[in-house]
Amino acid sequence: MSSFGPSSAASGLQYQMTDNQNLRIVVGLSGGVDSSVAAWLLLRQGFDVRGMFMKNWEGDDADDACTAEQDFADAKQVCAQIGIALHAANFSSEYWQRVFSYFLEEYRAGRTPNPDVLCNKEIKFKSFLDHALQLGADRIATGHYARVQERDGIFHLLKARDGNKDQTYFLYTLGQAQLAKILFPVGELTKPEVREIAARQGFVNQAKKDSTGICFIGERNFKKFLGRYLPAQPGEIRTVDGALIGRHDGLMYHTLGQRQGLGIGGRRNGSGDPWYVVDKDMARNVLIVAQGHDHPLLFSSRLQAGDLHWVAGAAPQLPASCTAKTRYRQADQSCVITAIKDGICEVTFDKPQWAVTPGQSVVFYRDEECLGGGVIREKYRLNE
RNA sequence: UGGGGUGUCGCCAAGUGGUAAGGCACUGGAUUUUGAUUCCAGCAUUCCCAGGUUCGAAUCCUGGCACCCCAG
Repeated sequence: MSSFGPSSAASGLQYQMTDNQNLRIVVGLSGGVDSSVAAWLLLRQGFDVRGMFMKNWEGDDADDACTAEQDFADAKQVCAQIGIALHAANFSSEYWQRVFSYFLEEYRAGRTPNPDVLCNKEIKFKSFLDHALQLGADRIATGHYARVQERDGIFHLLKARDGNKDQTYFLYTLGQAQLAKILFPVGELTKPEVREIAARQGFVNQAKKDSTGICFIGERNFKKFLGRYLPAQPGEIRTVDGALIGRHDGLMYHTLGQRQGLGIGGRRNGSGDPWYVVDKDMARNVLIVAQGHDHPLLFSSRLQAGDLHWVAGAAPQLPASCTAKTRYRQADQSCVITAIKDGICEVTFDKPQWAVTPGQSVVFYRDEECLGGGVIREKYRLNE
């Protein structure tokens, strides 16, 4: 980590600095440590750095407005400290139109969307990118844990150095045009290193907890939050065998593989294992559950995905052996992309996957490289 | 109102004289830029009620009450 300390200013850096000072980088600052350190790193490399704070959600409760203000204050303080200008932008209407409305429609349709994948595609790396370029930026940067590498004229999206924080899962929709304009300064560092830099620099947010929850919206009581935007339709909870076992407040409040919130207690002659959602019968508004984390109906070895995106710009040659994640932070799973037709691909896994969920993204990798991905539309039961 | 059975945390359920297991659910926390999963912690001074026996009872006795099953 000494390589990031002030003492490491070697001759090579001097050269680089004169080279970089003509490049204007606009850094998306969230008020958190990652983006703050990203800005600092770029500054140290001699770039012409500007900060940009985005507000993309018009708070719908008091706590919310409060954390947004705190984040803005933190971003301002860091900027003042390292000596860069901070601009602000508001993409709330774009966020609502291109991310949130989709989010609601998916839930209404019984699927489980990943708003942050879309947020990156539509807001951070479209609205924000375009806006920054208009302001004269040559590149934008964010605090994402990911790496971009140019080889033979092609930009490759690589996993972060810190495998524990890698966020390429959320970035698979980026293409060549975007990657050519993006810098991920913290992608080469581990989270502890980032915190150490922040601490050494005395940033206010050095110990700030990592943010979670939907991007720009934050951590919420999910049921309450969703219920505010979509009408709930109470119905029955039935076992795979059809036995009525409880009631739900709305199918949209549950996702495949979910355990919490079912309210199913012990049953006479039951195994005592917890119950999990294995299916949603949208037509009858019935939630189907099965007992035991490893119930066979929770596994799939095949799925179908649409809305495909390939980072390189073109699909790989089929059949493509690679690995994939069916959800964020899952270990890479060996699979084969067997077919692509009409923008829909078929994926077969070597080993059955747990709770593959329509609406979530399947993201493909080859070693450290993120190839692209798509949105799961169909999952098949074992032997199906 | 004949016979049999059962009443222990919201649910399932151990415990048959020695001072209330466990699981599920639920709540809180950790993990986490979606939703989940996972992990950790908490969760009956009390065993349907009232008496009694005993140094000591959820466990024994008596009397109630409730529910279930069979027979009516």
